[in-house]
Amino acid sequence: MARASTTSDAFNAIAEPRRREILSFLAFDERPVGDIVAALGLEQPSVSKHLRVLRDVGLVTVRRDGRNMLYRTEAAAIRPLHEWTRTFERIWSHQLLRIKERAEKDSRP
Amino acid sequence: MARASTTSDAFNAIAEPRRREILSFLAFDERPVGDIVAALGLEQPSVSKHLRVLRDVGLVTVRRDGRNMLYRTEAAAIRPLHEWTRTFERIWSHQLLRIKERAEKDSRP
DNA sequence: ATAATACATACCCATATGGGCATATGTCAA
DNA sequence: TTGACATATGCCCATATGGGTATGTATTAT
Repeated sequence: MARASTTSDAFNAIAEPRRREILSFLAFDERPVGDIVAALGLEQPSVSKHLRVLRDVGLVTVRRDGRNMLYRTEAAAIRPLHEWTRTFERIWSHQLLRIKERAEKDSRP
Repeated sequence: MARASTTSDAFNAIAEPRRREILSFLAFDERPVGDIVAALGLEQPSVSKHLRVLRDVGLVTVRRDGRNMLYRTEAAAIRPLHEWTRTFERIWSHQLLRIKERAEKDSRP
């Protein structure tokens, strides 16, 4: 029952380094699969499978252009991830502040 | 060769819903394992294993207090994740703007 | 219609891993 | 020291999944 809630979601999708590379590669422009294959140095089927995962969670969109399938990162889908990590922002600011304060106190004999 | 680069990193660690729950639970205060077990409704060994993963990537820290092990979320370790998602922020803002513009143009006959 | 190009899927193998159970380890109480 | 309590690990099983190879499908070119 590995990875129980493998409710393939965005968090799971970006856990794969290759998929993060793909998202970055497709962030600014739509590109055909072939370009991604060339960029990642992976076999085409592997790339297609990663794209499938990213598509299923809405992290990329596709449109056909003749024989090519043009993929593009759907940046907005990354927003929830950004929001989740952001909930810890206030906390780490506070923690870093405490560390700083302690350092100053320690340096003051 | 599943999950090839299972170089257990923070991205991989937060892919598990339970681990995200743990991070949220431990965000503000340190807590003993028993509390986490009660909160998540998982078996103690499972919780310990999740904590182990989180510890290995530095997302939580521990300190012993008698028979208890007090865990706490190391919020700063989440920062890299926040930064990564942030790189897409400008892009999604731009994309949302374009969607808005199109909507306005379409409503204008 | 036929061939070639560009992808997507199916299938197989190997591995990573989550959950449960049993057990080892560490710490405090009597 | 013995026993109880709090965790951590070891072990087993089942499953999810990544990569590769072969093959199916769609679209353009001839």
